Amino acid sequence: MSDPRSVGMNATEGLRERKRRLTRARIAEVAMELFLKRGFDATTVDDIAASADVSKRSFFDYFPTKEGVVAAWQDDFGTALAAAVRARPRAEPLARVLEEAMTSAIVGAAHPRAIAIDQLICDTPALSARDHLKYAELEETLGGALAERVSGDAGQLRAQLLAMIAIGGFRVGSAAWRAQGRTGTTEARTRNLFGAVWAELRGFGGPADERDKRGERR
Amino acid sequence: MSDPRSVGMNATEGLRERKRRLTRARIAEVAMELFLKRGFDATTVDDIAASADVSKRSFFDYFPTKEGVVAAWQDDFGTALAAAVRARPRAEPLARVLEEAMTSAIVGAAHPRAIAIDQLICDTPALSARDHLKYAELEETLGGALAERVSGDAGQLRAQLLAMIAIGGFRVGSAAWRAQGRTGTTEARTRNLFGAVWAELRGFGGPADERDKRGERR
DNA sequence: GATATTATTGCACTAACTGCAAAGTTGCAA
DNA sequence: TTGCAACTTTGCAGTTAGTGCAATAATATC
Repeated sequence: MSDPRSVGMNATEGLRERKRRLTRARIAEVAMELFLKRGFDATTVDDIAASADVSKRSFFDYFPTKEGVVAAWQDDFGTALAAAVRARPRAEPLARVLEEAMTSAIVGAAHPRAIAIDQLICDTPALSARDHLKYAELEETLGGALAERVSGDAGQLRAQLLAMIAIGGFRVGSAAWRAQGRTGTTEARTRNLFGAVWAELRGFGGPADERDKRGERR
Repeated sequence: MSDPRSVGMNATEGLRERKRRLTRARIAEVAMELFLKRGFDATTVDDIAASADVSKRSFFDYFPTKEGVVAAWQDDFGTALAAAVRARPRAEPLARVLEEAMTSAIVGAAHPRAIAIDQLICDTPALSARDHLKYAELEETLGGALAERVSGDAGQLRAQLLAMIAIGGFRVGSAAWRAQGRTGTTEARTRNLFGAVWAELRGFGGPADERDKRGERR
């Protein structure tokens, strides 16, 4: 489902909607082909429009920007993640909820072109910038889902911090994985990462205790 | 120092360098005035160039993009932060290094227009996007400085995770402060909120013990 | 004061993106 | 079927950010 080419159809869908969906999918498909073949910057919107048999003006009716086409390939991850959070038992500790939801969402989101797209984004400054926005949106979505499980101002802050840590951890972990040549399974890598993150957070408690014992400030 | 208008001068600086610095400062100054008065999008590079008495072409000799002018007002924060990290004793625990370095860098970076600029960034999608890039760069800078203090692959990951947590905490804390109407002076509020964020982060270390006791995993 | 270096500018160009109005499609009801 | 309303697609003209280049002006150096 995290694929703009998915041309889902239901009974109540008229010709109009179907055509629109197909056109959008076609544009996304040919755009990605061109991006991967020639590079993002070397591909103009005119090229894409011509290849997809629509006018340049129509391209902008389907996607807000050229970067938007790439973003569309990652679009459903956020909603999948939020859904995974909402599917966890109500009483579960937040940290556990996070780890399980992230793992299942990440595993579920894997699709064949993911690595090529990831590489494209890394190779293209404009897309890297866009990608950071995407992470921020993801963080907000996740924070919202976590916030439903807590109450009060402190709870809200907690939810947002946890979302920040989870998404940031995912990002840092992805970078490390990339740097290592993208080895290992997605799931193992995710579990591993969370282990490191939780350990690190526990480290924040450590020094504070030591300071207390030594009579230092705070 | 975190101000493109700062026209620092030294003995070995010729007329050329001085003029260049002044021109850059002038552009940054009038650009910010226009942005704050009319908004970022409603201000064209032509407007800025005309107001600063340079050609549009020269504008792009001083700043890479229109957003770049705004970024210049935050430019020194990263280097100040890295310097603050390097100034801490070698043996100090990383979490402590972070807390001290972040606090001193944030307090040191406060300048009069900071709030207006922050507001401008929030109000302008293009600048928000740029801002996220800025955070990512900051994270990298900080991660690099922390990495000098550790060794091995695990250490590198630790450094990056800590940088992510610190910068992310700063970002989330800033957002919370903003949401509360930015009450109090920048300095007092910064110390205060940062305290809250660190406390919350330390709190995430606590539940690990509870889980152990209750026989939950990890 | 001659010459090398660097700064500034104008000009022409590309490419993303927008608004608008005209022309083509589809949906629906009589 | 026909006719009308709603929506889609398109072309066109325009704005703006950003770049490359070559001419010109200002500064540094000897």
